[in-house]
Amino acid sequence: MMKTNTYTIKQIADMAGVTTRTIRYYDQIDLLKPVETHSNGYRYYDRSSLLQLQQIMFFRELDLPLEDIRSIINRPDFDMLEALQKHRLSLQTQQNRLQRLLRTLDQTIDSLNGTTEISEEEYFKGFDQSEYEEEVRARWGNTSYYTESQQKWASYSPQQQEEIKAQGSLLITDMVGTDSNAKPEDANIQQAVGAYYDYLNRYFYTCDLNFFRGLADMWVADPRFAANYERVRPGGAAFVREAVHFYCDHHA
Amino acid sequence: MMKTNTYTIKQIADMAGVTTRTIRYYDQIDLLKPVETHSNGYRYYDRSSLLQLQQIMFFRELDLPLEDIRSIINRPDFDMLEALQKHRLSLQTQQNRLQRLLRTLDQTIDSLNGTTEISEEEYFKGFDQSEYEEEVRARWGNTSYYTESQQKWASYSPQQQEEIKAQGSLLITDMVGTDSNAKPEDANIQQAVGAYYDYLNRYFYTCDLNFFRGLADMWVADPRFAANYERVRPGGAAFVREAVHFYCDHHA
DNA sequence: CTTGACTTTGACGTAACGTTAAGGTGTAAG
DNA sequence: CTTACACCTTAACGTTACGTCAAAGTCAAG
Repeated sequence: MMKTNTYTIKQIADMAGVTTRTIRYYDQIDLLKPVETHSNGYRYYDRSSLLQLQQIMFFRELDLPLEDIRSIINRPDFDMLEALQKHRLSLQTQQNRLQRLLRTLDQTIDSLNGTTEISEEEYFKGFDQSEYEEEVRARWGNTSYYTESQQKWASYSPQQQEEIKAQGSLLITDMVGTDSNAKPEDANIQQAVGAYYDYLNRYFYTCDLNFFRGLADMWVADPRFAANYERVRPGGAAFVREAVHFYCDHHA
Repeated sequence: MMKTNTYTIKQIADMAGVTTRTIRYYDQIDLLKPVETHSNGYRYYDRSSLLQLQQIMFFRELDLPLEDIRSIINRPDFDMLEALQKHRLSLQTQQNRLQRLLRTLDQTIDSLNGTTEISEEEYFKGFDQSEYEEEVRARWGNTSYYTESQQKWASYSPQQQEEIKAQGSLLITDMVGTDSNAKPEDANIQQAVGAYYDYLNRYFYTCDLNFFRGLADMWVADPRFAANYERVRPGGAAFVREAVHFYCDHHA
């Protein structure tokens, strides 16, 4: 009754390793039409349909959008080479992005584990030569601070840089304090905050109170930094943020 | 009139570098609620909202689904480390996949350029040691041929392998023929097809007519292989497919 | 009082299907 | 002949994280 070289929707779907829904969808978007539709509505396909389907699967496995695949399949004069090259670029871009995400993610996990520490100095250092340049540019590039930034950091010798970083660590510890009952507005805390603010301006980048405030937000929002403060004292990150905000509010 | 530490939706959106639509969406899915909704329906946010938003942005930049972010943000007892590690795995998987896609894509582009040639022998060789193993497994692994496959290929010396490949090339050329007026069912073509079928069975893998038919489909569906046949003669791929189909139909 | 920038809700569109739901069809067995 | 069961159909909503109108209300300045 049924011709041997004619397939039902399930048969062709199974042969290609997809679901019938996929086949119906391809029919719907005119990517793969049945060779015949019976009077009862049943779709029927043949060997050449299977071939087309396999071609589609090949390109779909490469993540080409079905729209592009339709162009490749239906229009013989279509420049397949160009389409694939463009697609290659897109995949490459995705891969670079994933690479970056994985690095950031690893740093974050390491921070949470207490394995490594990320220093703000390393993060920002002279923007243009920081290993985080892309990230910093994305996060701070639209602020005026980015372009204003002096590459002071690069002008220091490695020895000087070490000293400056050590000094920064001390100041940070001072800001967090050791007393879990202390309040962010306490005089000694505020003094430490002021000292850190001066420190940033002297040795690092020109920043104003708004930038400083944004920095403190980042120390909490970014787990890589937050972990640094949490290690000093649980709740340290939020505490420093409050302290910096208080400082900024009262030095407008 | 408006408190200075209160922000409208646009203000907070601009500060975080997103659109107001995003903020409204986060409100809708209960990810970031306004601190206050005025009687006229206006949403108002404050500094802590901005902080939360920045935290959200941090994780969103890592491609974490908003659902997961909500868990991280709202539930302090949530195991952030575990969530990030799981996410890392997912990113890693994506990256591996992209890597594979890029390789296949490069091969395809090279084939179209005529730069390199992909040989079926290399593609299938003893399955388990093929550089295409993953791909082959995905495409043919659900057939019985995959498990049936003997690792004959690996048992040959490199010299023998070269000879066998050369022989295969000749047979392929015979199948395609040189006469653009030839028909797939011509006797000499059919003889060449039969010779190739025997060749596959003798030197390579145990295959039956159905597998052979599927192979011919692949030669057309996969541009990397199709290019090989197109180089012999334009339309060569489709021609060979027809010839093999005819052969299979008449040797059932 | 008008203008223009801003706000609101509502609703559709995105990509490629997965997943019911409700009902028709084909075939083999009892 | 009926029944069971596997298969087919269309229709329609769900997915993710918003973009993009549309229609209408609100606010501050000139």
